[in-house]
Amino acid sequence: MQSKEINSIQVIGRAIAVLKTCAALGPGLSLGDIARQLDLPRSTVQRIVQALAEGGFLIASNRAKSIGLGPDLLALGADASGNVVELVQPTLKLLAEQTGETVDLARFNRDHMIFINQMPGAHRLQAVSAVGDTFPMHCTANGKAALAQLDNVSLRRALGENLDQFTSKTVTDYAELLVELSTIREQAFAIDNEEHTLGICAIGMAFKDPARQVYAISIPIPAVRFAAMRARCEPLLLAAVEAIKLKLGV
Amino acid sequence: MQSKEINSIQVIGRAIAVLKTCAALGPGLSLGDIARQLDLPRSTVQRIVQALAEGGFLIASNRAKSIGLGPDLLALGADASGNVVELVQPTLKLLAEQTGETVDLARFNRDHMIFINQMPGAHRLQAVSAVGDTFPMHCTANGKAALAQLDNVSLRRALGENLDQFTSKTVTDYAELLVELSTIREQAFAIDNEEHTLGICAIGMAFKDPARQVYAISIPIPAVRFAAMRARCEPLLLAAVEAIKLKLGV
DNA sequence: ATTTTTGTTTTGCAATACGGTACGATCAAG
DNA sequence: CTTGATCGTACCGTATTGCAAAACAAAAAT
Repeated sequence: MQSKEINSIQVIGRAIAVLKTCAALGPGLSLGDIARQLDLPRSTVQRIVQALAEGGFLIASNRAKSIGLGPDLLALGADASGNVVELVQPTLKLLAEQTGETVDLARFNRDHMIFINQMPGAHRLQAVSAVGDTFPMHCTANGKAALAQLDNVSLRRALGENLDQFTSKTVTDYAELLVELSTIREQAFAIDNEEHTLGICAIGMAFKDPARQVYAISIPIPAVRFAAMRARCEPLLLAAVEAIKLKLGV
Repeated sequence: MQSKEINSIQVIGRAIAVLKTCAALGPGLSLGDIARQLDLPRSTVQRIVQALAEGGFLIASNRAKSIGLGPDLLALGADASGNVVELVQPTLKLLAEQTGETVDLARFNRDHMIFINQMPGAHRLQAVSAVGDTFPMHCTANGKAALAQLDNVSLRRALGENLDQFTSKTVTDYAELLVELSTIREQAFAIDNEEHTLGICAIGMAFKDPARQVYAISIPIPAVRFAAMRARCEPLLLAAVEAIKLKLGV
């Protein structure tokens, strides 16, 4: 996880390691857990945890083994992230107008995509998804675009044990999917060819915010007119994502 | 901002102060800025900043005066927050079914509310709002409920110079609004009595997530049946918010 | 051209963080 | 109930480690 322990200030390097450990192993761990993980004496960890807790970066309930990230730490990140929806909104709207199709915005979350915004297009025939709905990674344009952005550890966790079959066209072979992901990385676009729902195709692109959260935009298109629409949508989608990256400062 | 400088580990206390300062004053500040703000020698701040930068908690571009929060720090908070939409979703749906009305979820952001989710009710006559839309604070149920949760500094910033008039019933007097906020704090509910849109009333409640971000649920109801619905909605809304707080662990 | 900033490095000093050791509480297994 | 492991907390002598003044070049601001 942490590459090199070399840090100009020892305590701070250790404190950061403690925080990252708490984030990685989730809340509810003990001094011993952290000490073991970082290979540090317990008493040392104790002092650091106490100091971090005084600053609000950790919460250490004195009578349990539940150490977790503190509100002050979480509050720092919340300002910067979270307003992605708002920043992306106008671009999304423009894209929906340009293409005439519905445009979806989703965020990657551990092992699935969650829809966080949607701009209905001119032909509003399908309402296959709504805000708050979650979708699988391996058979959606959103999901595959996001997968292509992940490191190997996150990727493995996101895909899980095996790939469920949704339609006859769903890719359920691990190796085959990995090949597809590498082509997605090359050409930036991810395609869903009726892999999640028969009759519905989609084209998707992903991007990261400053907090390294992965988001994806997708344009679902009925299969009957997908071939015609794809060429027209790709450059528009590409331009939209570039505009978003500019706004996010990444 | 920081209450007491007493910290069991000096450097960590100072490091946390540096981070909080960076968050408060926004990105793009210099060593001198931070040193002045915290009343520390510049060289001391320099070492701390460097150490934090090595850990990815700050970004310090060597040839500018732009020090800002680093991606690793932002990433920590992102996991914990952000999934509020997902956690709240089922409760929102239940509430929409119970009341038969549309239910909205919004997040407070500096000086406005942004809609992040919506569950349509049984009578789907109005579509006054969509996900991503933003609304003012002082004349919506959502907004007023959120205002009641803020400290004085944030409150002042959220309300700005003066209160725009949206309808004939909009409260534009600062003092009058403050009185209303204190009653909202007592009875937990915020009411919008056609203050934003004539013909539309609403009832709202707010809550905070672990990162202290403020969210609000509101139920907009046509004015003609508001009197009848209000008594029925209040306990359901109250129960919903209690359930949400439980899920969020606050 | 001058003056105030910017970020960076060095260095001697002692303050400061370190970690072995120890103590009550709590919980699980025997 | 006893045992043993682990929990969080506290003490305290040692020297490691962080501290801040001073000096640095470079870039803005005057």
